[in-house]
Amino acid sequence: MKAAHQESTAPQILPEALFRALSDSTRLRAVVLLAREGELCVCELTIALRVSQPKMSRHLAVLRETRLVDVRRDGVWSHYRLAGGLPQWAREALRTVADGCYRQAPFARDVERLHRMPDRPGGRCST
Amino acid sequence: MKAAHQESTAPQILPEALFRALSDSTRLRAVVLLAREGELCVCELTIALRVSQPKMSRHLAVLRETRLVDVRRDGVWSHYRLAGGLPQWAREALRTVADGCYRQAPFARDVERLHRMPDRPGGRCST
DNA sequence: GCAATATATTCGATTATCCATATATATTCA
DNA sequence: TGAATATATATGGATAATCGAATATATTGC
Repeated sequence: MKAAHQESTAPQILPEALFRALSDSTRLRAVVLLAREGELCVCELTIALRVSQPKMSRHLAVLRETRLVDVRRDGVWSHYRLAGGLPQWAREALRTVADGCYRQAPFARDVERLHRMPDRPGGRCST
Repeated sequence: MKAAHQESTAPQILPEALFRALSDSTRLRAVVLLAREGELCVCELTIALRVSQPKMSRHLAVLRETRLVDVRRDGVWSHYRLAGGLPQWAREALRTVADGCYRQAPFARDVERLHRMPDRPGGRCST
């Protein structure tokens, strides 16, 4: 009997799709930041990465389509996190890269900007 | 004092360059095959991946430029292997992906074709 | 010295990707 | 109900990447 989220039968990400999705700087930074910070909304990612909102949204769409991230919608708010159903090799590869690179540019600055952000929705949604 | 191969000061691969290099199917398959098989020459990779020689050569050039692979030249023969000086996060990420995916298409078939190849130069160069 | 072999490179055409800008959609609040 | 807010989508243009075919280069063997 399958779990409600159907991890076992959902189309699994292929390695080529994973590498293709992360070949873009904006998407890679978003994924590394999510790996470090857990869950973030679009405006947090937009501020942290210093990109325009439509651009951020477009790249998140690619990450959704590639099944690298999951979305939790809360009214007008969309909260993103790394996908729960990733195969182990994908999860571990992302973890390895994120842990190995998050202290370096551009990732370190992304985290700085996130943590300096006033009025982070994250603070609100954990209420 | 630096080691002769200058691992500590050679320009290190960046995550974006790694993902970009492996976003192409041919290059990804080549790297996974090298991760499994150690060292291969151009014609072994060409046969295993069923791509034309100029195409294989062009993609290997990209992998060399990205410093993902090293070349050992022996007369007219060029033997490729995964780069020795990769940062740990890159080495581990590649290992994780290769170990996690080598049994699946298209990687499994690439290994089969390699192992079925008659007159493998590899047999000769280990002499 | 030339043919054979292995490999690398070039080039024009094609395909893919990214972008800024504009706009659409959904939700919430006064 | 309309304004404000958060987010998603469309589009044409620009840029980047890939490809097959052709060709170049280097080495080896006869």
